[in-house]
Amino acid sequence: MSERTSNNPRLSHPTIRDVAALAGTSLKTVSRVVNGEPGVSPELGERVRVAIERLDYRRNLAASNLRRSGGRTRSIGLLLSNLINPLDGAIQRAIEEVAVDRDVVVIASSIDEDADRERAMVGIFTARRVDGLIIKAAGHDQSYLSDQRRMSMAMVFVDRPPAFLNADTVVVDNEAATTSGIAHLIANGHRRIGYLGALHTIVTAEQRLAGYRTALATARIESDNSLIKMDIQNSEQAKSVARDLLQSKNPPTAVFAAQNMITIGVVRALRELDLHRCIAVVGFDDVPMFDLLEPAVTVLAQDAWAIGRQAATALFDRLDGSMAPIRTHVIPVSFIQRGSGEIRGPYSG
Amino acid sequence: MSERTSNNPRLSHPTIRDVAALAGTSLKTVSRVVNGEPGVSPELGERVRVAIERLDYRRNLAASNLRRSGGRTRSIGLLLSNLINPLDGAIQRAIEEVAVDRDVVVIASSIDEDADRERAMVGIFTARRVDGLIIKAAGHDQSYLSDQRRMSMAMVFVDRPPAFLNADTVVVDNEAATTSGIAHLIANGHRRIGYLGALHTIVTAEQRLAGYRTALATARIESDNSLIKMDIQNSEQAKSVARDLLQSKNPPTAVFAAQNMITIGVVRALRELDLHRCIAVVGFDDVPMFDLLEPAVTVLAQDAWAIGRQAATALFDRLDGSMAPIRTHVIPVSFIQRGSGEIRGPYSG
DNA sequence: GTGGAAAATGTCAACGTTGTCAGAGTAAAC
DNA sequence: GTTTACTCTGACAACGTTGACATTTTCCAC
Repeated sequence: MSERTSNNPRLSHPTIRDVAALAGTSLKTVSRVVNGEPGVSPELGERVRVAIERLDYRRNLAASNLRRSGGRTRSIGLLLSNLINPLDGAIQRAIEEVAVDRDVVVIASSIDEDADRERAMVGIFTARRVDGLIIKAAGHDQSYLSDQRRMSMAMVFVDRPPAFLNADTVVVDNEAATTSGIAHLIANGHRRIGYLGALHTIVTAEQRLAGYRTALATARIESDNSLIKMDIQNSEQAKSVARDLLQSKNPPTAVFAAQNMITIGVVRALRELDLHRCIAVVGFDDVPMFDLLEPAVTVLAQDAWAIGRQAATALFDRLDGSMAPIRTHVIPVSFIQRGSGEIRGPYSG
Repeated sequence: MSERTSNNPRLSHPTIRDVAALAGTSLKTVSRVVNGEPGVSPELGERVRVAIERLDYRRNLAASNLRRSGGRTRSIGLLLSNLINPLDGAIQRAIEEVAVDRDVVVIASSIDEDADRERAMVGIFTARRVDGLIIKAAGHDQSYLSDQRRMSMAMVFVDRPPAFLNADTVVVDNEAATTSGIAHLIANGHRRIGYLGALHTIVTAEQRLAGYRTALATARIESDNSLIKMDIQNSEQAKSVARDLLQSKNPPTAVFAAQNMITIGVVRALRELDLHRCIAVVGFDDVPMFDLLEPAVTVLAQDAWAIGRQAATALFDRLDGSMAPIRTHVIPVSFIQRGSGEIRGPYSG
């Protein structure tokens, strides 16, 4: 019975062989028709097309790619942190958009900030012979990828540059952007500025912290480590850390939230303490409704769409054989002042 | 040269053949080691493992699946509307989570509400022989899928039931949920309740509208078609439609927004008209920050995580051979009262 | 009608893997 | 020493497709 089912083109997928039999011709001719190759007479071509239609034949891409020269699978792997974050969602969507135009599918997986999962997924994608990889890396060492690259797998890093590996990267200037955000708070009369950051092992978290320090140094404000809270993983944690900070003996008059989920937590804490109109807030990353809050949240907005498009474009350029030097694309960050960042501090003129 | 590169295991992926040569054994033995099959002596097994390590060999899953009985690819296709919508993002994330545990990859694509793209992507996924499909259908006729199903492709529909095809489905009770939301507004003294809905061709949009009508009928309120605005595609459009409605001669005292993007648009319009404390709002679908608005937005919240998990679980059950009758899973909707829906209307006691 | 080129069609091997089955080696039982 | 019953190992075909090349057919010029 197993024999029967698997040979019955009505129950399993019909093959080129079934089509050939029905059209009364050979495998190769069907293959030619399927691939639009020339050299098939109109009438035979038509007969084959009818057979394809009748059997609802679809060529098996896996088999096709196996044989085809180059061995491309027309698929790319995408590793982001977490699709629930709208930033990642938008990046994926942008990438899909570029990929679909090229008839390439996207195999995606969220890896949170888990380096082991990053490696595991890269292994899985490699086994599937994806043509390329777009990675928001979680680990601190991507040298393990040099093998895959040698084996002609293209790769582009987003959000964070790879470590111990030289590869195309799409990032924003986290340090400069943060510096400008902090400088803005300082200009509005703040000296004690709290900093709530993500996992310190993430490069961007460090870069943003560096930007914070740079801005303080430039303004000759001594940095107070009690105002700096790192390793925040989600908005709940951000909220409780913010609460503690705001209720401490010597609280800040402004807070910089280094990531969108952290910003949400900070806003929640401020609300609960009824400080949202007193304490200034600038956040990194925009979220669709920050403009509706009271006060609306001032942010440094990354252009997720542009990041995704750029990453996909860079990857496909490599797949098209570009030998241009490895490059880091920097996508501009826009500073959107909406109110929360413009709350005046004690040192304002 | 092309010859050279493609044969050089250092430049293209090494094959089982390269491993066998290096370990001084046969293809089949390597295959056995790779698949953990018994019947290989410890020492030879070790030799093979060393060779695998040295060459960084990864078996080619496409080739493996081609030969393996059953022909499963351990991949599923996922078609959602738009990943930028956090609801879809969460559904995908939940599905990925179930899939990764089973060593199955997810090939995803957003199709917006485009029926042609739905079909095109199904075709593409079919060519790749995905084992199953999870679809938030855009079109109004899924009968074209009966062929794939006959060919043993599992499928589960989310958010909306398929038309002209009987298949497992995961939905919420849109009509009942909406009825309860509208009833809540009526209980708070509203009679003129505006309804802003999505594309009327989407089944859920119709169901929610039906729920609205049911609630009005139950309360013996005559429905006024000038209060019903359908076919809203995004939050900008929702905003302008809401503006027009609220500024019309005989405006509503409460608004029901039938989808999260619409709710955002409605809230924006209310803000601009400074009516947000006067006009009640209930929205369908939650968004992470609705609780922070003033007033916080009362919503009917779908549990995207549960929807995704249920869909994936149902799909894998089928792939595991379940012959249980086709079933529609209904995921509960929670009604979250936060303030905007509790604004009193003119007929409140 | 023949030669010869061009067009149409087909045969076969190969892509990288695994299922089938047969062969070689080894140890225990007679 | 032979048989029996293993355990290991490998040769070969097959999965569905396409590239290389061979063969057949067609058509036109002579």
